[in-house]
Amino acid sequence: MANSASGESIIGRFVKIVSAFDDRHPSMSVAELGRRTGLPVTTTYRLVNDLLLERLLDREPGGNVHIGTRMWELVSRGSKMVGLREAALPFMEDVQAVVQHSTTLGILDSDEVLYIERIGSHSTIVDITKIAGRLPLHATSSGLVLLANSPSEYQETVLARALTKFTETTLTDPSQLRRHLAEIRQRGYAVMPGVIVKESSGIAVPVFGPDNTVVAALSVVVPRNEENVPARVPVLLASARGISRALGWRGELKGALRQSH
Amino acid sequence: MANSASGESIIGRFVKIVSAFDDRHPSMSVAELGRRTGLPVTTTYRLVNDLLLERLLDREPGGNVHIGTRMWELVSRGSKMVGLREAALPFMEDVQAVVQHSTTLGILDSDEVLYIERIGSHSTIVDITKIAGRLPLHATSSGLVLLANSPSEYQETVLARALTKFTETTLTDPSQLRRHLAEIRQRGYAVMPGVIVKESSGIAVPVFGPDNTVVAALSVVVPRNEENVPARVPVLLASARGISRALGWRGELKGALRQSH
DNA sequence: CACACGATTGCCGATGAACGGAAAAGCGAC
DNA sequence: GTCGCTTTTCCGTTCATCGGCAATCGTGTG
Repeated sequence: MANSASGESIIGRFVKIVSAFDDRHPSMSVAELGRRTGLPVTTTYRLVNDLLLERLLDREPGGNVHIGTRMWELVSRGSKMVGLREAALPFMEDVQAVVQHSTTLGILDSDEVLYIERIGSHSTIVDITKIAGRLPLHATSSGLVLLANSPSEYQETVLARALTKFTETTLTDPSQLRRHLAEIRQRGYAVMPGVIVKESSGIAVPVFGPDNTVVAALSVVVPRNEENVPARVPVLLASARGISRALGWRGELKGALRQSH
Repeated sequence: MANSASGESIIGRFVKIVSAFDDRHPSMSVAELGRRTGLPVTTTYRLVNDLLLERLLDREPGGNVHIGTRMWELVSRGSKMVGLREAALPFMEDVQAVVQHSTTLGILDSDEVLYIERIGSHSTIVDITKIAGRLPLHATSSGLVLLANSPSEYQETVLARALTKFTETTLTDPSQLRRHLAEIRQRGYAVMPGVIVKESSGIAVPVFGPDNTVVAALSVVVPRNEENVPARVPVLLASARGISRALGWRGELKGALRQSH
């Protein structure tokens, strides 16, 4: 804890400040930042000043501040996300070119799907995924693929929670989901019709890392009324293999049970 | 300044820690982190612990730490870079498809070009640009475009510095550069043969923001021996207009002097 | 022009989180 | 076992952090 009466460390406040910015609030006055974070006025100004000095925040002509270029740079330079994204992008473009709908790459983080990259969709389809956005595991094709390839104990902790039902096709019953996860694991892909938005279907496949573990899920969102949805699967599988290989994966070694059936 | 004997604020140390990670050192032990940052051992461990608690750093099985997923998420969600990147990506893909060499998007930051995005180049060309990487203004086509569209006082401060000569074609003479900048501003694009790497030429054009200022430079790197380099320019110009429009630019309003000649 | 309202900066005493040395506990490797 | 390394625990000192209060700046309003 920090010197603060409220008992927070500076790091905690730093997180609060950075969290105050999102795509709907990319910049704001320091006063508003204080309001959004709930920090005392003076404290906010002092801290913002420090951050400006280090260029973790940038001040724009109007006086508003936003996440600093330096901050983006440092994080991007050091983060492993960028490597993953760069490896995946060319293959995602291939998928995009063939499927013509939005293509996403997501990872499992804090019991949710975190979308690392997303391309496409000048299309009319409803797609609520955003880069650096999150969605629940049980209600997305990506999430189910990631969950299906997790340790079963972890699966149980997730299934034990209250699972929100977005549409009628959203599975929320643990035993149903358990069966479905097994199926996904066997088949090697997930197809979910309208589990979060009625009008669209998600298809997702796993992406493997060097140690043959699943590190991400590659997925597309297509209109639900399309009949031959499963026809999309091979493209995804092929591209996912490409990404996996770019990440250092060397084909299924021991312990790869998938093609067994 | 902080409680430290060395007289640094926590924010400063935070920056040191994050800066210690890059593409060559994406993860390391806490001890090595302490060594790289020059911070006292105990301090490093304490601070790293705080950062782990907030998930700004992640600990991996081996014990090594790396930039946390949460950190990437927060910064990406709030940063304006992502919006710029997303607006530009589809057009960059178009360029990429036509030109077949690596395409980059760079902005002006701290007297250097900071590359926001880069695609392409399974090709053989030497291209040293990296995402979140930096190169000097005077030695890149992107940099010269950005500089040419900056206030002349700023140009002078940059020209006043020692300009490193990477190859024989790198311009380092202030007066020569000044002439060249004027030309770039007039023509609306920059073509630089082998200014930083002998074998390749860079071509760059400006990208405009809503207020008709230059916010970024779109560029490609092609083999130098290619004869019809200027033939690449129109594609770039067209794509740059596309990006500009996606950013809210509404065509050249008052004060647009470029087509005058 | 005076006024109100909000954002921003300056001041300052009290407090406790941050600091970092030292030493001990793990952990391999030879 | 013993060396070399990383990591953790302990603890007294201290100064940066904290945040209330008030002054100042900036902008729009009656």
